[in-house]
Amino acid sequence: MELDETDREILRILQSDARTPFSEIARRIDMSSATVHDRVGRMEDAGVIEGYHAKIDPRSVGLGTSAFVGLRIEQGREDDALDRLREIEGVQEIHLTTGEWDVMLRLTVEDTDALREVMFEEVSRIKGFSRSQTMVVLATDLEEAALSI
Amino acid sequence: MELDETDREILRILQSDARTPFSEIARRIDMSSATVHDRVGRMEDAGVIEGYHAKIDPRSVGLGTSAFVGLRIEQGREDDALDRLREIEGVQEIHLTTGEWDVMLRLTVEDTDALREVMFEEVSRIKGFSRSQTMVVLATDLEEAALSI
DNA sequence: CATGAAAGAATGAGCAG
DNA sequence: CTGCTCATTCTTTCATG
Repeated sequence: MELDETDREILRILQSDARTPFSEIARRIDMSSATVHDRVGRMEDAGVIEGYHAKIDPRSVGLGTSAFVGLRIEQGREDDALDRLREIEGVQEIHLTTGEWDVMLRLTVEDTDALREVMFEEVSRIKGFSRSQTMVVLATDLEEAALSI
Repeated sequence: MELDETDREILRILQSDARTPFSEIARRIDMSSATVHDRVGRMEDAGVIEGYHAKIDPRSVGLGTSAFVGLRIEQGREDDALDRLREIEGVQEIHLTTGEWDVMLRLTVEDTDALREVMFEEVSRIKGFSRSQTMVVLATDLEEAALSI
């Protein structure tokens, strides 16, 4: 889908506050709210807008510990191993990467004890990984939700 | 702030669709929309809800390449180096971690050429980093926006 | 936590350039 | 083809019990 500057402006607004009323967006971009409605609908249908999500402070809901986990995967076992990773609670992201690791996980769990449990009782038990490294997040200095559109 | 089961239910709904009308949330949790309004307001004020963001497909806006970058930082140079990282366009996340790397970046850029440019023209020029490794994301198998509340 | 009322917003049809 | 107007319905918001 082709996006013009008006679409991009709408995306910027919805990225920074997804609950902005269409009428308010319309005011800011100087168009009618019906037009905003149309354009947003088209971008949703085209998959440009994948969804709208509240960002919750993890600590407030008892998820105070986060980590990156690099994994080396044995040839031929990729699919099954990934399927099993996907089912582990706390596994927030799974990326396939070049470089030192084949798979990079992002974990979000209660505390370091829960992290140990996920790693030793769940991840380590999956066949197909030959090596792993856990990088515990000590602090997050920047976490920008918005893309530079 | 103390969250009860009703608050958590509201959070789950807003995590999965931040544009769900309060009136609809009210129907689902069997309370009045005024109560939902109150509770959401209190969670916003308390910082439990940090914001509402549209999730945009990066490819649709020409940001097709993503990478993790591990960095080793020299003692005493932390603050200045982080300040300069924060200003680089394409740096989406900055985490301080234990393990092989002191800093883990998440980059989102146009293509591999833009990635090379960010790494060689921007990141590499910052004093204070002794070593780096770039892990290009080949595919993202799972990217769960919602926490398991 | 609910009710009720006023203001505001979403939504879709039909129309104009 | 794109955006607007207009009318209906639904939602937000807040004062009050």
